[in-house]
Amino acid sequence: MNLVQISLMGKALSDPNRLRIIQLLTYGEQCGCELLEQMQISQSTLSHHMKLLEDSGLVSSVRKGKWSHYSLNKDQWTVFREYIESIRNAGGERNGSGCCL
Amino acid sequence: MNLVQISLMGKALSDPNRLRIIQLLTYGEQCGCELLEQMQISQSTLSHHMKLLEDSGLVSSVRKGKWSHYSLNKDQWTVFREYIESIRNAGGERNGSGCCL
DNA sequence: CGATCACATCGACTTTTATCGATACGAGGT
DNA sequence: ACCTCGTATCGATAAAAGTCGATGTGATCG
Repeated sequence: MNLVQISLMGKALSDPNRLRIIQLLTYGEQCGCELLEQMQISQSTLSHHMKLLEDSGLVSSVRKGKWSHYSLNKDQWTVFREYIESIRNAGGERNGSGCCL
Repeated sequence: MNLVQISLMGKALSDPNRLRIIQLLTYGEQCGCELLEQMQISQSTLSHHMKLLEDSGLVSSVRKGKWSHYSLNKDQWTVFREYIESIRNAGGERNGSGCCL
């Protein structure tokens, strides 16, 4: 798996405002204006966050008329979960490596 | 679950160098000097990254004599996986929300 | 067509991050 | 006691990120 792609997903989750947006999207698809109402940030800031979220692939959008509708991209969340799972399963827990003799 | 804690884990995964370190740790516990040999960064930079990784809880360390031994903290990876899973299971996929009438 | 609405982009500013070399610290070995 | 080695911290710098208001763009509606 491409580390840069993973790092984009990590970046998407590295800001509390974006985590809040993600949480709002768990209630279902929403347009920007709805998200904006529920956040204490300016419209341009929201737009900037949405772009980062889309770059990560974790959120996708469709334009319907003058509204952009955002939703979670389940496939990408699966990719991310599998990465986490692969690391988690790799052991790595304390095993007394004989380093630095 | 605390969003700030999640954001720290996201931040930990938001840099390719840190992802590389994590990958190295999947082979088992390693000390700083071993990690350093395998990375193209200075010792002070490595120390900085290790601090961020520890802050996230995803990596823990023990001091053994003059060496710091780093390893993945499986429990915290489980916490993170559960967060990812909870988002992923929340639906959110395109469902034609009747926004903005 | 002209006004309005939703959204993106621009320019500016501040804060945070990544990085380095130099220095400090602490444990071990001689 | 001194020197060395592994690591942490400091100070500096450059790049990136978060934020805003203002402006641009495209679609919709009078």
